[in-house]
Amino acid sequence: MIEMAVLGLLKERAMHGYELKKRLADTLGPLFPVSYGALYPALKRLKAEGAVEEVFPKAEVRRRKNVYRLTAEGQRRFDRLVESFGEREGVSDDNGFRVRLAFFRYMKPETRLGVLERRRTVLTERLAELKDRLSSYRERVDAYTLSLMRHGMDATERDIDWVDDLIRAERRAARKPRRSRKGAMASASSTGGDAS
Amino acid sequence: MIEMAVLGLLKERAMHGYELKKRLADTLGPLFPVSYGALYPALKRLKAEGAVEEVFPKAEVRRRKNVYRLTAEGQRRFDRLVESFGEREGVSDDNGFRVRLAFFRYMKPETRLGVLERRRTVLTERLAELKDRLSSYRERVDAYTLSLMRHGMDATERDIDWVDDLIRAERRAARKPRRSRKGAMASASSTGGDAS
DNA sequence: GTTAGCATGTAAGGAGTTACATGATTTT
DNA sequence: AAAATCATGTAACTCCTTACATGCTAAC
Repeated sequence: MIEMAVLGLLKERAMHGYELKKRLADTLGPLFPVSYGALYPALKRLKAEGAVEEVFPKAEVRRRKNVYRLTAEGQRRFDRLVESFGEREGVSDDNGFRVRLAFFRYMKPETRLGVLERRRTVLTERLAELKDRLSSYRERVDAYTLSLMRHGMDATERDIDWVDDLIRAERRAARKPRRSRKGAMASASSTGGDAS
Repeated sequence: MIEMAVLGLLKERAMHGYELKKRLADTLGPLFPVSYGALYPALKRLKAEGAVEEVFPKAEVRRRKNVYRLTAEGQRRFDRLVESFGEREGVSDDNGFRVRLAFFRYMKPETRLGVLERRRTVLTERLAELKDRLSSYRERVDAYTLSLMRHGMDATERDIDWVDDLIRAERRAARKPRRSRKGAMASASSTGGDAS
């Protein structure tokens, strides 16, 4: 998860660890917080595996800053990670979806649609399960659990509506490609997106 | 987390591992899934630490079922875990709150209110941060990130409303104690709740 | 008789957190 | 000169997941 986030951020431009953490906090915010104890080892790993490489700013004083840039291998790795968004349930997928959405602009339109549809499937199944349980346990559970179930259902329904909106927007964009007004929906070829 | 859930379930009655997992899936559902690889070691640990003890059903054939019962130490431990619901942010607290809510009926009214109010504080801070970020990054982020932020805000606002409802209900119940109609809001002394 | 569900566990490993340790630079 | 913030890292630990391993019992 943290690897995908790091690679995604480095698609925009080369950065050093400290900067990555701040940008991560800015984009993902209170959802998916990242600590240095996770970030630096991840960078080290990615470098050892050739997904990122260090870049030394020309003649800059460089006060002990390790700036990393995405390699071609890193680009591929990002794509692989993004695609690995499965159908299996779990709260972990909630974060996975959010992180992917934050980097949607670097994905191919088909990839985006795929992610959205798999997300929709997961949410629909979750809703069905919650509904089932609500109707079979209604009499047996206390008011608190009931409220928890109801709220969970409501929240899931709203999530589905939201995803549906995103899917509709994606389909509209696919029909009339619209030449990137303000860059908002600018589509970037997944491996070649160099938006520096 | 899993420890609190196990102890909470055992407050109702003695159970064995397999049963605990099913009941857990029934109550918490797709939120907070539990695997055997987490459950059995947890039971072992709790037993070693004296929070639960094995109970051997009288003369029953007992086809290799390890039934556990909560001890007095386990009761105390549950209370301690419940109270340890802090103000610090993080997605992890989301699960923590849900699990606690599922066992609200075993808590003292003051404990319930405390948990609800700390939850409210966390959510309010999260909302404020999301709002801040939305207003300062509105121009710089793409449509996807914007949508993510907006939906996050919406969801958080609804969560706050929900918690407010729970707080109001709690306050109402505190004013007129209402003699547990149907047992829905039955208040149990936190250490002595033996609802078997 | 064989598939499905009941029942318990372990080993290896993944993905983080917390706390510690260090030092440079900028702001007040 | 002190405080804040920039900047990097490690070690130990927590908590859980996945995959494996085993065997019993009920239903079809």
